[in-house]
Amino acid sequence: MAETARRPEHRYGNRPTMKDVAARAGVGLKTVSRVVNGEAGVTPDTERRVQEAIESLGFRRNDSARVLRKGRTASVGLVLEDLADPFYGPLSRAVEEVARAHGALLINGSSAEDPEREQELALALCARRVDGLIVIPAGQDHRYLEPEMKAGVATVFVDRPAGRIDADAVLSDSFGGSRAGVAHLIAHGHRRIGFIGDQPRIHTATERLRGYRAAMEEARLDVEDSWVSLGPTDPERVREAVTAMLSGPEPVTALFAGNNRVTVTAVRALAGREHPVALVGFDDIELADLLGITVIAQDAAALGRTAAERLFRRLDGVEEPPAQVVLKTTLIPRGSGEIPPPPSA
Amino acid sequence: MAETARRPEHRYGNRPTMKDVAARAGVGLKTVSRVVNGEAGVTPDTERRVQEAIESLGFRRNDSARVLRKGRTASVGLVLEDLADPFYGPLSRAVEEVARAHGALLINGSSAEDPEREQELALALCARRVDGLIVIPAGQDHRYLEPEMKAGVATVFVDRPAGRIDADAVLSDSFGGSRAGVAHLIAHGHRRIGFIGDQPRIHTATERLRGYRAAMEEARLDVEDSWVSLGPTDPERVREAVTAMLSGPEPVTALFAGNNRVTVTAVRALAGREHPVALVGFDDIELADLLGITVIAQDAAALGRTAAERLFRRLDGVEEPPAQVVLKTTLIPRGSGEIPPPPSA
DNA sequence: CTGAAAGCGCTAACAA
DNA sequence: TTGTTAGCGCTTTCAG
Repeated sequence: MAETARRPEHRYGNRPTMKDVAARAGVGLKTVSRVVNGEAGVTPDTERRVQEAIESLGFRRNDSARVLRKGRTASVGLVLEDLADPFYGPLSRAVEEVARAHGALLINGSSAEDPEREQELALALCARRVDGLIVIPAGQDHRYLEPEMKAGVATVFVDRPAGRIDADAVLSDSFGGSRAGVAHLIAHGHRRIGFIGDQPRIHTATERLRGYRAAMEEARLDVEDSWVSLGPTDPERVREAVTAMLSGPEPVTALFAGNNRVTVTAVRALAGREHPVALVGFDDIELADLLGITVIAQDAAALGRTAAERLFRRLDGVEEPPAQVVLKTTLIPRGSGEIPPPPSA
Repeated sequence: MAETARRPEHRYGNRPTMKDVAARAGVGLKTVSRVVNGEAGVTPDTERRVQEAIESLGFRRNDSARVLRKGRTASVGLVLEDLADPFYGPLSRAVEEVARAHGALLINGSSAEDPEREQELALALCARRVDGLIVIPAGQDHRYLEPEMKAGVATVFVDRPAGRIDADAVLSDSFGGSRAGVAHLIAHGHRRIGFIGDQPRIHTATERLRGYRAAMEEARLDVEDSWVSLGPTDPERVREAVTAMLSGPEPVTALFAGNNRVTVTAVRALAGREHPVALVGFDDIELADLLGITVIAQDAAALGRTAAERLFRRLDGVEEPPAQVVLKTTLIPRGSGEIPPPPSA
């Protein structure tokens, strides 16, 4: 039986190794390594022989082995909430671009807003020895990452801060953005404004609610309990919240939507109504311009880029205390936020 | 100097290994391995001692080493065009879910519609020894993957077929979908219909154009050269194409948009016009329902899921000849496609 | 039930 | 310029 055929089945579908190439080219193992990695110190003639052997054998360097030896994987992990959410696509892409510029690959996974799954994913990535980790937290306690960070896994949190540990974070100004949005509605004459947001355990949800309350308070407006609804962002729940706030003797005249999922459903829910209801949403949405939806825009790509750049700066050995970077948001008036309250109100 | 401190710097930020755990627990290396992997044959007492050592040292198994030994990486690669495109988000997420169900992680990268970058990425993933590869081709020649596939990297193409090699592919019915869309416009009275699509080297672009031509021919309608425009899908180019087709003595009365990027720009370009122009777009878009945009919907998530399932079936050792799976598309009438031509036409 | 030894494919260090 | 040796941290094999 031939040498090659005797190899154990588990060997990556029996791919040739540097040893095989060396044998074929009649050179030493290290010479093959030199050629493969473009190191100096190989005669053109030797190099050619090695190259031929590589071609004919279909050799490709096994990076698993390389990684084991070098101690760096040239890959970063990204744990986000849902790759299918239009907010995370551009963010993810931006991280990828930065990673690529640094010669690293991106491994990413969705937590589906489940803290356990977030942890499972993040730790799996650590076990793979990613050089760095970018996390959009689903959970509120990240002490589980402390040993990993101490052991050298650079970690940056995005969109939401880490819970119970001190770590880098890149955030949008949820509080300020939402305060500005609500102030905008107030400036257009509204007094009864509803807030529909994500689950209260999500940092951005409570921050945006805080912004809402701040704007109301600054205008000396009381907030009734029935005007605030936090919870999952599935269409049913949001639709019910909208309906509830618009019913009764004293309905709200305007709505502030806490994120893109809420905005989309709110727009649909409001579409069929007799009297127009003012709306401002957090996050920009594709085609919102055509629908005239006023939004507080945040730059998802900038969020990802900033976080990734910070990560690679850490990987390059820059030592600074952990810091939070907060990116500004922009109010984009497009019509829905400028609808005045009905005269009767 | 202590043992630990003497370790070379490159060792993953000096993380403890099984050897360290073994020393600490006063057991053999293999016993640690058994505990870590939940293998049978360890006394509860020994197990407890090992667990304690693991905790106190903050040990986490190094999967790089494991992979090297086992020959399987439990990861799959996904090469797509642009993670930021709303079409690829759900596709990517679907692949991820299937991978997760099989205990695998997802490494993904964007080719930015550049064939060289596609190849570079795909081969980098092969070097990492991903168990399988899912590729949304940017290029038209995938012979470069042949050695990898022969060497055992299961590969499935999605959205577009592989070029010049025989391989599995999961596609949407671009031809049929676009033929149905154009036939729909014809049924609503249009005779002069424009087609704006992606670059001609992209398979789906030409297939959709073919569907357009087929529908026109079936209705015995001639197609003027100026009614067809293929090219990059950036807003400027598309906007110019729209303007051109709607100018002159005999403008088109309806447009068929070849993909979601084109549709979005076309809708914007048509928004300001005096006379409404009929429009059908390939791909559904968020909020298209509210804007009344008639589309040929394809199921991006199903595309990803189907491809990933096929991939894992191959990884499980199922041997079948490569096949193409074509998923049906759905015409969703919402108004824009049902606008009749102006009486003058 | 437990552990020692070999080796996965590569790179670093050192010889020749 | 080239080759040899010794690991990287783990799993496999096989012997206690």
